[in-house]
Amino acid sequence: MKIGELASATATKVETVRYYEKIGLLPPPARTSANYRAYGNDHLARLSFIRRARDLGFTLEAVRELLTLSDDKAQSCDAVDGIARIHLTEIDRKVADLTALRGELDRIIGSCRHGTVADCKIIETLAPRERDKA
Amino acid sequence: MKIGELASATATKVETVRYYEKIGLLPPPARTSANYRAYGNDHLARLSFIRRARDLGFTLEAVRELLTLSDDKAQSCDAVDGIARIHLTEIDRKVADLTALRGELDRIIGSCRHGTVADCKIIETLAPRERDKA
DNA sequence: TCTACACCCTGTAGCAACTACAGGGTCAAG
DNA sequence: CTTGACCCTGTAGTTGCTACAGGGTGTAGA
Repeated sequence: MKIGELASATATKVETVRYYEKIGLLPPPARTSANYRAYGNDHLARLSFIRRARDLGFTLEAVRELLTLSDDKAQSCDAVDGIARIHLTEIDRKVADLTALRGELDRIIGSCRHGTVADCKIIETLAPRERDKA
Repeated sequence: MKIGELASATATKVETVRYYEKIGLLPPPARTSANYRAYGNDHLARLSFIRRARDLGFTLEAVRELLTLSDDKAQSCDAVDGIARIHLTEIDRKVADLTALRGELDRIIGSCRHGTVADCKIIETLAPRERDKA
């Protein structure tokens, strides 16, 4: 399989495949006489794994750990579970942060009276009051 | 005001203040004889504005637009409102994405039977099935 | 046989929004 | 007079790619 075929089979860009190789996530494949990368099914499986984990929002470092763990079939699954749970906690934190932000922003937008900038409640909320500076 | 004072007054790092100057968000201040940056209240106000907008999740480019708009007091507030609404939409999209992701991840974690990696449901979900590859 | 075109190669620079040095200079207190 | 906290410039690092630039390769049609 050439890099373009592997890339389209996994909905990945060619540059991204080379990038994964460069950072050691994907092992360097054999080369053809023309120095083209020649991939096998093991590469396809590994790249699919990476893509799915990335789609679930795992960082590349977490993906690297998951790949290492998945290679040791006899090991306990708890380490895998732990990584996933940490990621879940992180997502919960982000959702909470964004939701709070959304509320704040919504409140500010709701205060807009569509006048001029001089009376703009949105700008006023962002700028410190003149009286506080005096 | 020296850069360290301005920074601590706005909960900003000194390097970040210099960065904002470099990208043109904060105008270059006067310098002392020792070449130290000397800030005034206008800089404090502007940096406060930037920080509040950033805290609300606006990108630096959006902040730049908001600052430009806030300088033209006679203009309609609608452009400001528009930028804020675009940002709100973006936040809603992110929350929706993360919430979907969270559900998926939670489902996967829930399937964990705490056995060995060979039987790990989390790894199985990420890896393509062996039978699909044969 | 030529040539166009799609693909492949390496290497580097760019994105957001900072952060962290390295390697200097300045200034006030003790 | 020296210590330490501050200031300066400039560059490189972070995450996860993406986009060239400047080449080589392979194949299909005229």
